[in-house]
Amino acid sequence: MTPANLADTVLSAARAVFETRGLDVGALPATTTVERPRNPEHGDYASTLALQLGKKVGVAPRELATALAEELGRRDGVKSVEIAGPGFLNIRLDAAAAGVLARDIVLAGSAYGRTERLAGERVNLEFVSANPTGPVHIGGVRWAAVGDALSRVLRTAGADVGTEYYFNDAGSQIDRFARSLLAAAKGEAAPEDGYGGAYIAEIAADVVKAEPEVLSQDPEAAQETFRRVGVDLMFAEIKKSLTEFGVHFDTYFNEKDLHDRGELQEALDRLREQGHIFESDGATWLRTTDFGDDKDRVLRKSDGDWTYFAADCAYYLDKRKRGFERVVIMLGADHHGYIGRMKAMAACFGDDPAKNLEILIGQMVNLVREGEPVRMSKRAGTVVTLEDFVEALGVDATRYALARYSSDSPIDIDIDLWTRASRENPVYYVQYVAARTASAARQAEALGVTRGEPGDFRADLLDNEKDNELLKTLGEYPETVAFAAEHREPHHVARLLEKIAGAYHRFYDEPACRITPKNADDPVTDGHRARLWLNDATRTVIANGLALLGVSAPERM
RNA sequence: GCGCUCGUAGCUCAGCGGAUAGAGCAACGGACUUCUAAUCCGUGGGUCGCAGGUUCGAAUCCUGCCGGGCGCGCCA
Repeated sequence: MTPANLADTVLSAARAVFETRGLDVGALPATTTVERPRNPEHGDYASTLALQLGKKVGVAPRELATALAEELGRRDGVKSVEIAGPGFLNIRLDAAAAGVLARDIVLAGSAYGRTERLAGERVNLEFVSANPTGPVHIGGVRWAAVGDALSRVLRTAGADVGTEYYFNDAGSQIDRFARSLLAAAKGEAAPEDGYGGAYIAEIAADVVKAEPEVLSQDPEAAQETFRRVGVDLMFAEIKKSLTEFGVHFDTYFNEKDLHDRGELQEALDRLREQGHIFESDGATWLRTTDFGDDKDRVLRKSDGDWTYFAADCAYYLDKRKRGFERVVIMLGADHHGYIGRMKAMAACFGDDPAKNLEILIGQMVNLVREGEPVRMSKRAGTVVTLEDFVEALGVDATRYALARYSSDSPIDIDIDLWTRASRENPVYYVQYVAARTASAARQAEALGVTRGEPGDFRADLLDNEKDNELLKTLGEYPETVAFAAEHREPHHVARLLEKIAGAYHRFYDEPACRITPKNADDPVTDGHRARLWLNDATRTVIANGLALLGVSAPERM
């Protein structure tokens, strides 16, 4: 019995109680959940349904709880129901009912954890979105890890997700990049407002290699060559490092396309139809203050040029036209000032800014060595890059370290901690469970312990406290993934994996919970076989969870 | 000044409407002829920044204040 099954059972028991007592069945919620009490004395699961409904239907919560407890206690798999406090229902399950979860998980395999919670939702997830003027740096790295994990979490919860990387290879930043390349190729110092760092010289040299005649072109043509070829090389490098990091995007969207297709004008027209456009000082403005922004925003400057914000509007409209009703944009903390205007812009289009546009803000990340933030990159000069991260920690530890914290928290990633092979390092702690379950399974195979047919599985033998704790923790997985998806917070998945890891290690250390006989000549029992199911179920959940985070689940360590 | 965000154990952080607030680290003490000790067990440690409010119930939601970070261009 999964927590979701139990919750359904609680709800159906409540319906039965309501019917026999003539209470308003309409007051019942469509779904309910059970939670795991902190205090083990409070049973395996607790329901607060009586508490929530008592007032609604005019029955004392305690009285309602009593009737509910009696009805629920008659259901299959429910061992006991106690009433506590103002009307909590503390539920205990039969060992057999709890234990079948191990088999269910193994049989579900990689599908365990999937739900329909977000079924039918089309979500566009935009993250990283760095312009091709340099390597992906520290803020982008956080979003690469968190955004990619979130996309997988959303899909697992049933959403239809498109991931997207937005870039611009035409603006003034790119001109600075091109001038910097040209200067580097000529052996001159970087321009005043240009880009520094060794990578500029590397890219410049690569451009010269690809276009040997470039330096004999006139300066304007040369700069254009450096721009065109340099952007290609830089972007290829960004994609390569993201690919090595395990991150790929469904769509790489170039701002230029918005201009070429006239989408900025289209967005302006649309906003004008909605009545939020005005002209002032020769410029064209969007009256975002109608929807809570601090000030109105210019879309088209008095010199006729479009603003960056105008492109943002067009891009948003483009995503909406592609059928995404949830546009999610992940930005660094330094961009949080955009939230107001972006939300207002969505409202100006006639959308619901609370539903159609979500802006997630990621706080700062520091890579720390010996207590001091690492500030400089070998290649990029002033910033720490994705390569620096991977070089220092490896892909698994980098992804896990970044995905295990709430994006709201500024974090310091300590190189020494995250490369340590011990309990202190969460990624090793979790990965060790993957290795340990695999090792235990190999050992079982060598000693002739097999799970046997699903029908022969003896769930009732998983009656040790450690079995029960591990089962309950594994049972939390689908709800945790769904919760993480709804809240756009993949770190909950990592935290649950750590909890599962703890429960597994304690199970493993319990002499009563052995998967194989202690001595080679001892007989193999149904208990060993039942625990092999539980061992394999754990491996399944750990592997599924790590896959959501883009981290490997090694068979051996 | 306005806005966003954070404030939970000595440190790094979970918990975000449920019961006596948790984990790791750090301190101290235990368990290896191992189904991998890369593990486990135990002990101590807290006015959940402060003050009100909503609620049967608040670390969690609302308001105000205090403190830290960040942002407030016809830049991109």
